[in-house]
Amino acid sequence: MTANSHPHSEPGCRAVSEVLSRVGDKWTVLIVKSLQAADEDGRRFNDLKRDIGGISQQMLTRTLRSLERDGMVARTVHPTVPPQVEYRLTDLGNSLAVPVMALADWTFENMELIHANRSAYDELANAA
Amino acid sequence: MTANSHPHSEPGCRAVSEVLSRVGDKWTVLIVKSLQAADEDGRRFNDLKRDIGGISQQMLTRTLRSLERDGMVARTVHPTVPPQVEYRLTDLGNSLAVPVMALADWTFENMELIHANRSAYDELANAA
DNA sequence: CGGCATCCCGCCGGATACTG
DNA sequence: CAGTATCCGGCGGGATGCCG
Repeated sequence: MTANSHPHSEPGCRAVSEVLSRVGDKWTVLIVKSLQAADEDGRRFNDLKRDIGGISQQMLTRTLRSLERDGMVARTVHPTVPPQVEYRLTDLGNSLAVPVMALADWTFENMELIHANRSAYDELANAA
Repeated sequence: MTANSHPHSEPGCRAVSEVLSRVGDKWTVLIVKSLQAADEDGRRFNDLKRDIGGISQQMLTRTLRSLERDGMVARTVHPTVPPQVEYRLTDLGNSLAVPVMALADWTFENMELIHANRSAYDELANAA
């Protein structure tokens, strides 16, 4: 940790917030999870698209590019006809998956409670 | 866990993604961290605003409302003149803070690497 | 097959002004 | 002090079409 100050400093928290935005992006978790399941083999573009379901080509491309830029995902092009492109998680991507999945587990465990809280809150709002 | 299927199922992952969007929101982490520092005492609206810095009243209000709706934050109004409103994390909010801070630590540890990756990526893009 | 370019709409989020 | 209301620019993200 050679960066300035500690993880809970003001600027540090900003940076955390920024990366969390990437992780918290609508599609990132789904993509990371799909790539994690594929493991070493990697996964091709349209396989990824099918596996995730409901994502547009554009958003899949955009999100993969962002992840690639951050070094989370490796992109390998096989110059065949038709072209083949494989995506797989890098070591960095795999290490990210650990805390992300921990958060995912927390979410899953508390999901019902959260939804119940929302319902209760909305009901009170409607009563007024 | 009485919800359908396991944490890594398709619909489960969707739900996770949804809640991660709340957590990954631009301001949520900063707010949660500030409230966590205040602990039992809670924190008042403008104190929160000052402590975070750079957030507009509107977004502070909006984000606090969302967190309150999800049951992460408790809002207490003291009917004095001028009015006082205290915000503090609920048990749910505090339990969320655990995996979130783990993710924050990961981010902090890998921040330099990520930025280096971005620079390298952008440089290659410019070369073309 | 695996993209990139374009159009378009909705909401995120900032700035400002007003209220109890 | 702690909001709500309004305006508005920007971008997230879907649909479609074209290309190597």
